[in-house]
Amino acid sequence: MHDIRAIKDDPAAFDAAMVRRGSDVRASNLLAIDEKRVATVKAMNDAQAEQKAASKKIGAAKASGDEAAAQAVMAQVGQLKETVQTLEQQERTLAAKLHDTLLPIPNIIDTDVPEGADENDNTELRRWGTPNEIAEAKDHVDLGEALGMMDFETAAKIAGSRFVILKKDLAKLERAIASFMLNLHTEEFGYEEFLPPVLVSPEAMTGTGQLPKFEDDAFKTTDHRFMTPTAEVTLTNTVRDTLLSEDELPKRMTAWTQCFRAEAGSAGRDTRGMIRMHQFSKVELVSITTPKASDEEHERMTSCAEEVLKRLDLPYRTMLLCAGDTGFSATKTYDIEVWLPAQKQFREISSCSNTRAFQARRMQARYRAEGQKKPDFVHTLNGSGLAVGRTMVAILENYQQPDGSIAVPDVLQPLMGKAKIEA
RNA sequence: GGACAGGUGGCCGAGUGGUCGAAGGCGCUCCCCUGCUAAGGGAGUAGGCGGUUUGUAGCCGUCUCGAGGGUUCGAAUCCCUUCCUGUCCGCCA
Repeated sequence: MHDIRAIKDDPAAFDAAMVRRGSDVRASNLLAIDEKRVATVKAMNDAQAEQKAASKKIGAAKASGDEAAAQAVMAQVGQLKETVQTLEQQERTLAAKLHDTLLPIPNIIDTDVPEGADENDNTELRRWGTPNEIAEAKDHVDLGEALGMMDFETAAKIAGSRFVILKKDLAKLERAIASFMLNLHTEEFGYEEFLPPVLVSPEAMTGTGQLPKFEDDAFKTTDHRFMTPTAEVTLTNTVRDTLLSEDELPKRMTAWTQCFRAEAGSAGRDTRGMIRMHQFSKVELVSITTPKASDEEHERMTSCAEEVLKRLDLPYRTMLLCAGDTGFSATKTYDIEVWLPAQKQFREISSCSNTRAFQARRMQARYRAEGQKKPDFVHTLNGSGLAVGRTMVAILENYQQPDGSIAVPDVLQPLMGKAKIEA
């Protein structure tokens, strides 16, 4: 959410930022609402002051036993009360209107983020490893089904499309991948492991920005909760409505959770295989930092995610998303894309974003800087470290053997208890 | 699901209709004292919104004691609704 005072300070900059977003929101409309609100607050405060003063007089008169004087003032105050109530009602309405108008407005993108409309305009920052050229490479669906360990048909019968059942060594591989990632992030990178709920309140979804604009992308339960599309929601909301001290920052959290996405509007895209599912698991990274530390934390987080791929020896490239491809809550996003030999292309496996104070302002997540009197909003960052399902896809396709078996990456062998997956 | 008991400042905790934004403690900040450490003394220390202001200093107004509504001239305190927490019972993995 945006700071109305920041918009007031520089409306032109806000408008320019909205143009980059392709949004038609403009400062003038917001400022008009705020102006009315401010005028109402002033009138309300004045009326309240008057009422308060009168009430004190009554109290004083009663205390001194002057019942007649008390009665006289009480008669006058009656109308004031009505005025105050009317103004209070108006103020609430206007504050709510301003809030509701600000909520669906996307974050302002960093100035160093390149212009562009979609993923075709993203910038490649770096590459690691050499994309494997595998003759007659099979894709992960053919490999998994041939092994008898990946079953889309039965999953569809039970749950519908975009679900999968993994069995035997592939089910175990999912666990092994997740364990490897969690161990790396907790033991080497200082993230604290969480095992959070996957059902959350609308308030939590609003805090991280999924609501109100993207309600259709999430599954909603009959008791008005939401299935979390990512552990970003739960981990980030742990600091909702809190006032942290500076020495508690940065807070680094990680969690392996099932993620649920309705994939509304994605009909026909990636319908084959495990790339785009209604349910998938992901190891998430979330950092809560001071404003001055968030840029550096963003780089650090991205490198933590990259390290996973390095240790799995999977070739990847890191992209800086252009303005048009940057998500609603983010100021700047790095995508990490892993090489898939069967598709002969890089596919997104992680997305690391700095939202700065955007989510913190929605959640009232603040900290008090050392020696500072006023609290300030924290900065929140989130990234995948990594998507487990897509990591499995990458392993199957990159480690496939001519006979259809899958070599197990070195770092996963202790967790799998074997060096090869075969039928 | 049923029955009780609670939700107060960064934290703990007192406060049942009038000057209470709120005792006390802890924590924190500054000062004094103590030749280190520990201890001691004094002062200060909530947030939001608005105004004033060159100003994120100060000052002024106002709101906020889980949330929302009500009673009252006046509510942390009384009433209603709701959410959450604790305990017991039921159910259950």
